[in-house]
Amino acid sequence: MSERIKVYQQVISEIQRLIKEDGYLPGDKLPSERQLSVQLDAARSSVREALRAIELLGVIETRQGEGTYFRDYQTYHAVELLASFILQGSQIQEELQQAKKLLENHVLSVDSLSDQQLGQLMKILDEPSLSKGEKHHRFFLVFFKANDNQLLLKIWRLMQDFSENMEQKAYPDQYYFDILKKHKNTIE
Amino acid sequence: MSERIKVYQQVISEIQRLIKEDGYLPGDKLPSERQLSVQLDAARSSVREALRAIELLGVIETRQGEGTYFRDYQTYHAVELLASFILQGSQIQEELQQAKKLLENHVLSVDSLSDQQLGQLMKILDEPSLSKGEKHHRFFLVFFKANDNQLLLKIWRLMQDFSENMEQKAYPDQYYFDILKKHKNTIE
DNA sequence: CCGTCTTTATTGGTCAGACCAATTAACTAT
DNA sequence: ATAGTTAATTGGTCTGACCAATAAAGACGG
Repeated sequence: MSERIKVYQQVISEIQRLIKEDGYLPGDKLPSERQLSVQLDAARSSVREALRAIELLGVIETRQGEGTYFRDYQTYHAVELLASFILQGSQIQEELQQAKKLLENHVLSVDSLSDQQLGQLMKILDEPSLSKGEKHHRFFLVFFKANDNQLLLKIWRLMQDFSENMEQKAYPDQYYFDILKKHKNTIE
Repeated sequence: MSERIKVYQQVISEIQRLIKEDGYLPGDKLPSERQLSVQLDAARSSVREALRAIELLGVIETRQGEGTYFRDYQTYHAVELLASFILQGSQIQEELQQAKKLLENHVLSVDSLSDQQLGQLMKILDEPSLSKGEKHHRFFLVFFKANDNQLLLKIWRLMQDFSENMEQKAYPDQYYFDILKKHKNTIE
């Protein structure tokens, strides 16, 4: 009846706790698999199941002969994978777009941009080699950095990765130019 | 130099292909671990590493004695996981509060609440046994459900959980009553 | 003393097999 | 035909072994 808790799940929790309480930072090395198996009183195979799972998530990185390292965000592999399983056009996609837009609209309302940041924006829009998706990404990346909230940035990036793997309706170019114009006015 | 491809990653690809090409539908049963290990020419432990990884993503579901089943993905299991790692990496309380408030303000702008939902809100505010934190949670839960975006709800809940472990400045009672009054007016 | 080469130890990657636990399928007796 | 029992299937976990890649330690020649 009750949910059986598998060892590898527990190990994941332990590692999570370990990262949290011992204050692991991106780049730090985790204990070896053998050491973890002793430390957590689980077979190495179970530890590995846990590590492989969160490696797929992109939380850690493991290199043979070296060890396992806590990893900072970059593109999560899992996202691409998941996107292939998720049915396109489902409600998930709509919810995702809504959530993503919510964050984007939020950072757009940043007080003011520096001249340098405005320059970045213009440069991005002028770059013909960039795909629509990449333009969108880089464009808003400037705003997210201006907004200076790492958490929102990370969440947005996650959503961005997801939505890149699904078909999304692109904005017309005018959309970006309007934003840019608005912020130019704010400065003068 | 070149990226070593681990067996468990290959197995994941194989399973992915299997699901795609053989037209597996949610609920269908996958081959057993032992069968897969023969079929894909990999040790059972490697197959398990792959299965555990995509199980964590929420793509499949495994029950002891029964088997492994392809699952209808709709629970945002992976998002939850990823978010939990992101959140715990971001130690900055202020960012968390800002992000949480962003979501809350968003759902507050829902078009209209039903009479029943308004009733729920009033009941929550009138309940003296609830702590400040619980009141806040339940109060906004009504709005999140009215807004009908499972993803936002999930993210908010995660933030809620994380911020509960930190001291958060509580809102005065008037805050909630003002919201309630506003939505009452909208109805009439 | 320094840098280089060799050897050793550590660490992940993979495999094989064993045994337990839960479920399912098959069988048997009533 | 049904209920109860037994056997087979399937996942869960553990142990130990061996390979591969890297890192650490030691030996050697300059």
